[in-house]
Amino acid sequence: MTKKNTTIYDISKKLNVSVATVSRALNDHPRISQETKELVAATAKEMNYKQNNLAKALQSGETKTVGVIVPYINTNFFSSVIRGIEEELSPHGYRVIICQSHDDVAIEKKQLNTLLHTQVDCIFISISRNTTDMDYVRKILSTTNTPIILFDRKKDIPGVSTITIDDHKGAYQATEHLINQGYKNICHFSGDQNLEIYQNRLNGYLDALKDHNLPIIKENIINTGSSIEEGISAMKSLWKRKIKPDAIFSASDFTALGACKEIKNLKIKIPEDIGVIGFSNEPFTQFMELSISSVDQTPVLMGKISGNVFLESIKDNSSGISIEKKLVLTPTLHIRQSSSRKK
Amino acid sequence: MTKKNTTIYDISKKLNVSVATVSRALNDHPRISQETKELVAATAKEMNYKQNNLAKALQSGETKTVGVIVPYINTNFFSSVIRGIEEELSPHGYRVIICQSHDDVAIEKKQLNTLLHTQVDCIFISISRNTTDMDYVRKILSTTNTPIILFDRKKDIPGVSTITIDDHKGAYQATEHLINQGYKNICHFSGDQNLEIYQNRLNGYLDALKDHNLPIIKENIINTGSSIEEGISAMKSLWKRKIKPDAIFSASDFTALGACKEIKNLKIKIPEDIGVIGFSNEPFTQFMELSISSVDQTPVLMGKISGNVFLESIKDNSSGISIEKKLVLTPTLHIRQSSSRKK
DNA sequence: ATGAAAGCGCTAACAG
DNA sequence: CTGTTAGCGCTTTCAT
Repeated sequence: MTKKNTTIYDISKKLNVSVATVSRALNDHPRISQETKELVAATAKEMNYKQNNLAKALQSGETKTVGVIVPYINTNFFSSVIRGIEEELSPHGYRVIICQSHDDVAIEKKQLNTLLHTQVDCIFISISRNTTDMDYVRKILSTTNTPIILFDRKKDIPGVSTITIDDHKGAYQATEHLINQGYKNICHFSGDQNLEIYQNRLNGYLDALKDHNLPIIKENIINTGSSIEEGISAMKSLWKRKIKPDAIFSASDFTALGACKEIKNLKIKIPEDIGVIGFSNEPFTQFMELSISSVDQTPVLMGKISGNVFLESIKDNSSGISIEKKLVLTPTLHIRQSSSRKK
Repeated sequence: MTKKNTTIYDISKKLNVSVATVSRALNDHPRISQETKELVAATAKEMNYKQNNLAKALQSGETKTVGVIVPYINTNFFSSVIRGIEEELSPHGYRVIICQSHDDVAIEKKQLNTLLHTQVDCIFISISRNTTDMDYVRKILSTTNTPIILFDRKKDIPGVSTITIDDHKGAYQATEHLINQGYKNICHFSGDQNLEIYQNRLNGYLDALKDHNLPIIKENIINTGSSIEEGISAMKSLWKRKIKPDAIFSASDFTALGACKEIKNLKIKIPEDIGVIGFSNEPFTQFMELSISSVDQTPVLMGKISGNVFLESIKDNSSGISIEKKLVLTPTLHIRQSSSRKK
C-alpha cells in the first residue's frame, strides 16, 4: 500500500481554512493569530505533516543544498574537509551532496552538471589531477548564478573564491627544519606538477634551500606521484647514487611512508643517517612506531572555512556583487622522530 | 546581474512549438519526429538549457537522491562505505547526501527528518552508539514510503533491510587464530555493548574459547570504548595482574594500537610474549613498523551492496511488496606480525 | 487576520 | 506526430 504524504491542502481541508493560512501559520507569519497557529501546528503534528522541501525549493529557487566534488571521498584529507563543510553548513539548514570525480576531469564535469541540474546553491570542488584548463567552470559562472568555491586543489579564476593552505610556507618550514637539524643533501619527492599545491611545495623547498645557501640540485627533485610504491622505488634508485641524500622532504605522506619502508629494508637509520618528513599529517604518520614528521593541512578547518565563505557570500550577495575571496590557511609543522636528529 | 535559467518554455517560444513537444523531444519520446528532436536539442544547447531536477522530482515523486547518516564521515570505515554507496548509485543517476550524527541519537533523528523533508528516495543509516530503541524508525516506516536500510551498526526491525559483516565469525576466526598460535590466556577488549556488532564480536570470542576447551574468564573481558587511550589504560591495568594475559583480541583497531603502544612501553615483546589482533583493518595497521593483525570489514563492498539492495528493492517494489533482506558479508582475517608467533 | 489564485518548471493524460 | 492543460506542494501578491 502506498502512503500518501500529508500536504498543507489536507490540513486546510480538515481545518476549513485556506492553504495560505496554513502555510503562513506553519511559517510563523506575524499576521496570523496565535490561536490559528497553535491549531495548525497541532493538526500538522497529528496528521504527520512533513514539509516538502522540493516544492519549497522550486518556488523559492533555493534548495538549501550544496554539492562537493572531490577525487575520492575515503581519504583522510577529503573526508575531513567534507566533515568541516557539513558541520559549518548543517546548522544553517543546508544539506551536503558528495560526488567523486575519481581524479578524472571528464567525470568531474559530469558531476558538476548533475549538481547544476539539482539546483544546488553552491558547489565546492577540489579539482582532478588531469584538469588543465578551467573553461568549463568559467562557462558555468557566465551562464548560471551558482557560486563555485575551490579548495586545496584549485586554479585561479576571476570570481571564484578559493581556500587553500600556504603550501609554500609548509614546504619551506619543513625544509628549513631539516636544514636546522643538520641535513645538507635534501631530496624532494614532488607530486603531480599540474596541480598548484605541488608546484608551491616544490617552490617552498627550493626557496628554503636558497635562503640557507644550499645548492639546488636538479637531480634531487624526484617526480613522484603520491603512492607508497612510488616512494619505495624512488628511494631505491636514490640509494644507488654515488652521492646519497641525507634527508627527504616528500610532498606526500604516502611516498614518505614508502621511503621509510625502503630505508628500513636498506638497513639505514632514521633519523641518524637520513631524515624524512612528509606532507598532510595522515593519521598513520603519528601511529607508526617510528613516527613520521609531517605538515598538517587542517582539513576540517579548511572545510569549515569553505562553508563559511559560502555563507558570507550569501549575505553580501544581496547587493548583487560577488566578492571573490582568496583565503590561505597556515599549515602546522609536526616534528616527530623521523626528522629529529638533534636533541 | 541575475541570470535566469532557460526553461522548456523559452525553448518552446523560440521554436513555436508547445512545451509538451519540447519536453518529449528532450526525453527522446518515440512519437516525436527525428527532425524536431534534433532541432530542440540544438536549441537547448544553444540556449544553455539545463533541466531542473527539482520540478521533475516534484512532479514524479522521485528525487533520485538518497541520504546516508553515519556517526562521522571522516573515518576510514564510514567514508569507505559511503564511497561504495556513491559508486554503486551514481551510474544510475542518484546523488548522495551525507549527514553526520556525531554518534548522538538526538542529532540522528533530526538528520533523518531533514532527509525526509528533502524527499530522498532512500535513507541509509549506521546508528549511533546511544541509540537504544528504534521506535522513531518504525514510525517513519509506518507513515512514509521511504525505505530505510541499515548497515554495520544496525538493529533488527521488520521491513528494514540490513547489511553487515559476520562479526561473530570475524571474532571467532581472530580468536581461533590466536589459539592456534599457541596463546592460551586471551583477553578481549570489547566495544560498546549497546551495539550489536560488538555483542557479536564478544560472542565470537567466547564461542571460540568454548570450542577449543579454553576457560572463559570474566575478568578477561575488558569493557573498552574504541579509543587509543582506552587501549593504553586497559593494557596498563592488565599488566598489574598476577596472572598476565598472553594475547589480546580487540574489537577495535584503535584500542589494539593503544595496547601495542603500552606493550612497547612495558618492554614486553610482540608477538613472542603477547599476541595482538584488532578489528577493522584500519590503514595504519598495515603501515606500522610492527604490523597489526586485523579483521577486514570490506567497507567499500558493504557500501556497494547496500546501494544494490536499494536498487533491487525499486525493481521489486513494482509489486508493492517490500522484501526485507538481511545480508551478511564475510570478513577477511589479515594475519600480520603482531600475532604470528609460529613460523 | 484570512482567502483566492498565480506561478515555480516539468511531465503526462487526454485530445486531436 | 503535436498541442492543451492539469497538477506536483508550496509561497506570496493582491484582495477582502
